[in-house]
Amino acid sequence: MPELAEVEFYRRRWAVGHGDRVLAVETHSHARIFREAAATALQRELSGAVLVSSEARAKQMLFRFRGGKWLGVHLGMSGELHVEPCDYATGKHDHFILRQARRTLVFSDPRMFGQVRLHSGQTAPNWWTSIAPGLLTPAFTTEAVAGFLRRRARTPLKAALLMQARFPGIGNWMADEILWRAALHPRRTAGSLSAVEVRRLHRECQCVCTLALKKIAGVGGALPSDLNVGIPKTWLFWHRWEDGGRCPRSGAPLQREEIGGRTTCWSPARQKLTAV
DNA sequence: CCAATTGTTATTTA
DNA sequence: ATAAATAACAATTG
Repeated sequence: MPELAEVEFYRRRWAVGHGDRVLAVETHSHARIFREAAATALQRELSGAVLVSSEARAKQMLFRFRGGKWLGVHLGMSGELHVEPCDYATGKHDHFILRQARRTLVFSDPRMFGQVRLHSGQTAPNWWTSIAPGLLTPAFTTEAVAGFLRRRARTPLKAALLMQARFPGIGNWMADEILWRAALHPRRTAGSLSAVEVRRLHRECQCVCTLALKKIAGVGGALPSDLNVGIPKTWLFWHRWEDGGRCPRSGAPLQREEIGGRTTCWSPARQKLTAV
């Protein structure tokens, strides 16, 4: 599931464990999620370590432990972070568990596309610092977007928005939400946009990120009880999977097709193939 | 049984 | 050589 804002939501859940020591680490070991970080190394390095702080960037999270230990988490397609009571009994898809005195931090992931990694050192690891600058940083300029689209001139916009090198954290539904708000057809090629349309796309990228972080992750306020409860019904989000779904702005029927390898939903009434 | 799923990466094709 | 398309990864659900 998790894209930018959902990742921040899950990070904030685990953040209740900041300042507390990890008493034990449990790993369900043949899980793919441990690809390069051996489960035994995670147990050895994180047992007894104090969780200090954490950060989310794009679709990844980094948890910092006292003594120069870093835990990287990528939730893949179906990963989730939970907080459970101390006596929590592990479930079938719970692959990685940190036991603290007052709670249990759980990583579960049925499809195991997620990833857990470990790093030791005084500074954050390369795989973290090399994540492309976020859509809400000063580096994400209209010019940067324009240049990227020019180099990918024949790519459909939908596929371009899924490229993490320029749009880190954007996934399937956020890409659709952005294009819908920007009134751009997902099949428009990246090179076909006018300067005005590029500006519109850039603005809606930032809008959707800001709003999603606020509504989903509760940034600037309290952490919502559940994922998605804060998403307004006026977003495409709630209508994209409904059969016979209608555009929340125009009431016109929505369309669904595979574009850029992913099921894509748009409102033909406001997103035209020709430039507007 | 077939198709679907909010992600990433290696491989193939153009 | 580069970029776009496709397959693969795994598990579950309708």
